[in-house]
Amino acid sequence: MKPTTLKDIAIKLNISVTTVSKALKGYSDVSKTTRAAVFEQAEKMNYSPNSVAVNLRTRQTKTIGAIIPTITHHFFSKVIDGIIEEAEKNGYLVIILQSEESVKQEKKLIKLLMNKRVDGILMSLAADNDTSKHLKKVIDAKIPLVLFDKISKISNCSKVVINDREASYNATTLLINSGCRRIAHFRGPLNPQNSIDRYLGYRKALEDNNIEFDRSLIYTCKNVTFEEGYKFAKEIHEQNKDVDAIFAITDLVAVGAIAYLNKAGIKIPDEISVIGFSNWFMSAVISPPLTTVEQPGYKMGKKAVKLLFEEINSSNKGIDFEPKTIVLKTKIIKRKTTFS
Amino acid sequence: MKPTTLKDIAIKLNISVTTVSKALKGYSDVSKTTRAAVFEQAEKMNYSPNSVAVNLRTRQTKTIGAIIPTITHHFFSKVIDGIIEEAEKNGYLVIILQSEESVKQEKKLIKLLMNKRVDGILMSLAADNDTSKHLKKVIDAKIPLVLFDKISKISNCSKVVINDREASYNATTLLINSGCRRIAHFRGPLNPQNSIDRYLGYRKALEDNNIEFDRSLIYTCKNVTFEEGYKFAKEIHEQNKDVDAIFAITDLVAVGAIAYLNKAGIKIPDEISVIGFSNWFMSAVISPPLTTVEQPGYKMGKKAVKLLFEEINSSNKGIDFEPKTIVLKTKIIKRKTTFS
DNA sequence: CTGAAAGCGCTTACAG
DNA sequence: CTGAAAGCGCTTACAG
Repeated sequence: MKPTTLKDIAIKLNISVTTVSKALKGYSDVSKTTRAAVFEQAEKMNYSPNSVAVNLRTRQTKTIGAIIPTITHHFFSKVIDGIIEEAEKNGYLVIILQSEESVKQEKKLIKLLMNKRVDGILMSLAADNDTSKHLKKVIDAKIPLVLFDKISKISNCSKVVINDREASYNATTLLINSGCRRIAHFRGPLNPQNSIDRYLGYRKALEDNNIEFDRSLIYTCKNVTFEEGYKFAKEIHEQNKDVDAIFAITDLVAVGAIAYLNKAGIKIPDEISVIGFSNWFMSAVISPPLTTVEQPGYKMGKKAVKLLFEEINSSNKGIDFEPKTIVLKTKIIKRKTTFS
Repeated sequence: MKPTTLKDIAIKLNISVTTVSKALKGYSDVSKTTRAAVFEQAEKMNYSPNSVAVNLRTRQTKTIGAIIPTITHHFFSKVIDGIIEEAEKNGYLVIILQSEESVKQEKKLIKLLMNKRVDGILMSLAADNDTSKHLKKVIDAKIPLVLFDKISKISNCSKVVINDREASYNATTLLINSGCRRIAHFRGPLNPQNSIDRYLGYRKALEDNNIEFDRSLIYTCKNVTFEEGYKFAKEIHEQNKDVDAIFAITDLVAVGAIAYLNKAGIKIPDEISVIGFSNWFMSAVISPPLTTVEQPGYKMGKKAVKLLFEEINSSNKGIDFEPKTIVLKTKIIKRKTTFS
């Protein structure tokens, strides 16, 4: 009942394991007859090569690891979709792991992946990343590493990102151009780079349009949830702040805000405009449909894998690889929560 | 730059590889001094055990594979969340693969996983499954297999499901109890078991309430998409069918229907009630919020992994394992698209 | 308490 | 064209 091995085939055919191996791998120095016999026998015995043995011998596992905060966010599931597809196309399998937004967990997972001798690692960082020491360990161990979406600027590895600052600048500008002046920003936590960048893009847009920045219009999400969006919108309403627009760090938060505004009977966009970020699936189907920034998750996953393979291939050939950063284009999807 | 091996440590300490291995694994027949020296040296040399070698030797990879139709569906991402978490808790890593609803792809992926010598496989089947021959191969090879959600009834392996027929019966009954009589069913493709079961539950509910079954009220989704929901709702409206409720195979389809009804100015639930299935995240946030059947994805993932480990552990001990089927409870989440 | 030896299932440089 | 041998990095039964 144990799987057939090369040895089993060799014995059956009364030839050496070496020859069986070579025949199966299509080496030219095997006679046609032998090759045919081997293939026939392998088929008959249902031979399936033991990857573990191959991996040990070739020092490649043809497996990569991906660590993301959580798979249940639509954006990340799209990224993973892209990753799996691109990896598989290249004969690689992918192990998915979730950091649950914790660096501590991240460290543990990296260790697991390194023990597993994956050929490369893909990561989108946890929000509480205050260090990148654990990333340095990966880089120092010469394991190809590509960061995407939530990255650490100081780490010396390849990255795939969007221009968060620019995208956020454009989103805010759209609001301004449609007449909004008192624009609240529901920002993300203080650490993550993309949360910072989106905040900065927002401020820059204000500045370039001579709109005074008002700190009291900044709301900071700790967990970037629907509930927080709801809560902050409620606060704005109940405290009678003269806000005419909300720019949320992500669609989930924007949808929470919309839920409150709808409930409170506040007209969108007539009284308050709303713009989100990421273009989650639900954003197109809620009411009113949400104007948002399209963030190309699927493409980001594919690009990250491609970069990773570039690096893996270089290092296989012993060539030094110069880390690259790819910036993906975003665009605004205009729907019904803003005047366009 | 290559990772440290046991041999490296042994040489440094002038002892045998055997002893290093035993010390690291906490065997009792190693002196305290030696053990301490080994640990210190391992730490210093940044030793990380090579799982590939361990796997080859122990004939276990501590890795399982999961094949699902697609990760980007919220339900599946919840299942995967549960799978990864439960697996990790038990020291297992998981390789995720997508069948894209194709049996052909499924076969290919199974082969990959078998070559990889994963310790077990978790699957939710592609919609076009007309055969379970490829599953039989897995079972015959004695690789623990657990099917979930979309299963093949005839396969002799463990399963984790919900009672689709009953859940669907209850959903339809809710519609009937709230006064609906002309209930359209947007069903799934003809092959998948859960699509069949939901259809049968719908019919049974009609029958038990003496409502005549009308074939013209059955719409069959090929791909189970938003667009199909939208299209069928439109058809119903444009053909002036006297329909007072829609029961959709899944929330995505229901949301499509709602989108059309909203657009056409048809009042929900006053003119047409809508009920979905699965409780996708968006269902709570669309307008009106969708009444639906809660399908416990996260729990399903966890349970499937637990069952798989039961089987893996039995087979490690050489005990025969009798496949089990776990039926998870569902409940109806009443929101605003139905009268309750 | 320590270690030599065998072996997991492959691949590949080398000899013939 | 074929095959013996070494080796990838471990674990473990066995001997001392």
